[in-house]
Amino acid sequence: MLTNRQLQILQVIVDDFVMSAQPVGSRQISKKEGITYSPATIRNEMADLEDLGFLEKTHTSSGRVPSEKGYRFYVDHLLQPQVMTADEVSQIQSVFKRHIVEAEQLIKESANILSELTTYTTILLGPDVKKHKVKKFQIVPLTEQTAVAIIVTDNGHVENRILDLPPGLSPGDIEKMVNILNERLLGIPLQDLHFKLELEAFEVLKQHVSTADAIIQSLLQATSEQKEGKVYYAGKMNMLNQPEFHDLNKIRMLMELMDRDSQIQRLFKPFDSGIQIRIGSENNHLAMENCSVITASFGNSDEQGTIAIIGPTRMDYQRVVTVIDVMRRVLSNALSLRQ
Amino acid sequence: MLTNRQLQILQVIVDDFVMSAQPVGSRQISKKEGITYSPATIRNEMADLEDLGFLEKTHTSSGRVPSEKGYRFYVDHLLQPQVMTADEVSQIQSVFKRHIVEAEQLIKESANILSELTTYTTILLGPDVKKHKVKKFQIVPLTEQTAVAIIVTDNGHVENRILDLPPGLSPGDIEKMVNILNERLLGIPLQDLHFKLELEAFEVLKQHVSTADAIIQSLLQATSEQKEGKVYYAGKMNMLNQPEFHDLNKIRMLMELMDRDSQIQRLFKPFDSGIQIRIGSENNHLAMENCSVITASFGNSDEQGTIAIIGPTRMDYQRVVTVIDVMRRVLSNALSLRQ
DNA sequence: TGTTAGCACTCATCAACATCGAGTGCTAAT
DNA sequence: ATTAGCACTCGATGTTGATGAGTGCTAACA
Repeated sequence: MLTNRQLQILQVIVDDFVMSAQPVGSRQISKKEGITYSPATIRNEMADLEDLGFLEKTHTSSGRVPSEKGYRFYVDHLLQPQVMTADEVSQIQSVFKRHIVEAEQLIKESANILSELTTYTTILLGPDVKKHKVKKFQIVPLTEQTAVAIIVTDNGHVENRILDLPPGLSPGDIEKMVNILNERLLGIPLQDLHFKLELEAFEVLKQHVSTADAIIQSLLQATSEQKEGKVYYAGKMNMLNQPEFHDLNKIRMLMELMDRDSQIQRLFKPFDSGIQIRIGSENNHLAMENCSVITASFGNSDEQGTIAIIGPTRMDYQRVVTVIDVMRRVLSNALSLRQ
Repeated sequence: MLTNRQLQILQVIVDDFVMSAQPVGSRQISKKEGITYSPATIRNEMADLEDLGFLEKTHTSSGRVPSEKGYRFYVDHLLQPQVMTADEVSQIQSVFKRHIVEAEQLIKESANILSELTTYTTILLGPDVKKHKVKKFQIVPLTEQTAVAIIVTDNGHVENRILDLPPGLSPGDIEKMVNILNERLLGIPLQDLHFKLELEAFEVLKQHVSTADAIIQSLLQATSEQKEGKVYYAGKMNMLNQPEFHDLNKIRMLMELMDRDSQIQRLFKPFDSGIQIRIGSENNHLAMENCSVITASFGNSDEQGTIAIIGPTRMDYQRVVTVIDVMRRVLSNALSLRQ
């Protein structure tokens, strides 16, 4: 168990290092407000904290730097809720005042604000499309051979795909088909669409429309790719401003990771809906060795998205946690009002 | 006017520097195949070429490097059409064999292939949406207060926007409205939609639907933002591999430029439909001082997009011109087949 | 017994300096 | 007109020494 003094010193070291990115020395600490001990005392405590694994030295005679364990402890026990300035709160709210109806636009803007407010990189995973339910199905013929299939979901999301039309399909056939499908598919979540189509609608259609076979094949193919929720980035380049990323190789690895959307989903989805912090190696990814990720969910049980903020392990955890929490509330609120 | 020998030397210098990124010395040149003169002779010629402004030195006793004027001359007079390997051609064609129907998907994949093939950054400006014509207009009510307006264009593109519904609008009213609008708007290019809606449909609608006023306002607002064609990037991070961009500041400027989509349109739209090369300062942009951009158009007069490849001024012009030309043809072809 | 002053020691950083070699320009010989 | 030869330039690399921020340890102190 750590003594009060050790706690205090650990806190000061993390706070100082987060700001300065420089190893923190005993003299520096002794000059901080609230510190009444001499540098020598602090040195002794620091040696103990290092033995316990909370601190590290970059070389024998350097100041101390928090270790991953140090950050973890700080995050778990020393984080103090911060208060946001009125300015910042109003900056966040400004997006939502402009009465934006498009969820997509809303989320994009939120990501931008988060990255501005934190100076880190923001990733916003949009609500999972798969849970939305079919509201309306439509086929619009374009040419003799092609048509667009459109699915509108209950939250106003529109999916569309171009289809090949089998030869000899009359407009009447299409209309009949659309009617049948609308009847059958209303309220079906997108994730079950493929299954439902295959199992049920197929049979019914064959009874009514002669050439249904080919077009159903097209539809099945179109619905087979399960789309994940969209991924929005903001402030990717903020990483470049962090001194720990002056190394091109690290940058490259990170950017390559982010360019692979598919991995992102897995990597940044939180375990539960609270605010979660993963520090350095806890991310289980080489490119993120020196990164921490703070995630939180927003939305309701129906429609849930994820906010993730990525920064160096030397990240201003307090601030990010505060900001992300405000944003999560505001976003959830805005999204449910739209319903 | 340059002598043959000067031409040959300039060519060798550009070719060598493009590969190695190192200043080229006289001894190095003399060892090249086809060079029969001694280093001393070459040194004399190089001094002349430098006086003429085609070459530069990085310091008094360094080898030579092509100047912007040197690249310009090379591009204008020394570029020799290259032949692509069968492998590369088939790599390009592989995308189109997979019978992709979505124009968007097609363009994305093309961008990826281009950046892989060239190791530079590719920007693809999608065909301008504004010219597409309305094929079908639809309103799908979501809740009491909101609905989605959907416009399908003749090329299968789907635009959608969420609308506020005025209170007391009956389903019948909506249907009436949709019918009228479909009649009136069919074949109208998106760019004229706002105007047409304002001028004509407005009047007609008021006669038939009592509460048209509010909803038309919503529609007008939705159509007022003229969307530019979409911008696709690929291989953004390829820039990091170029030695001239080991400087973080340059990277940052470039990335910030690319993040501002709006500027991109202006910056990379070609003057005419041929292949165009802009070298360094010819781009008129600080962030692109050390970059060259090669652009080409694809598509037909109806539906025209732009391919742009960005690399360092020390770019393999021959190769890029060849690759971009093949891709432009193949893409144009594929897009017109889909019609 | 916990705290602190004092001191020897370590090590990154930086400037000064020497060395090396690739490359040049010029001159004189071919 | 070409080229061999040579002095010269300058970036890159390595060495050395001084500086200073920081440590650990010991001994004195409250």
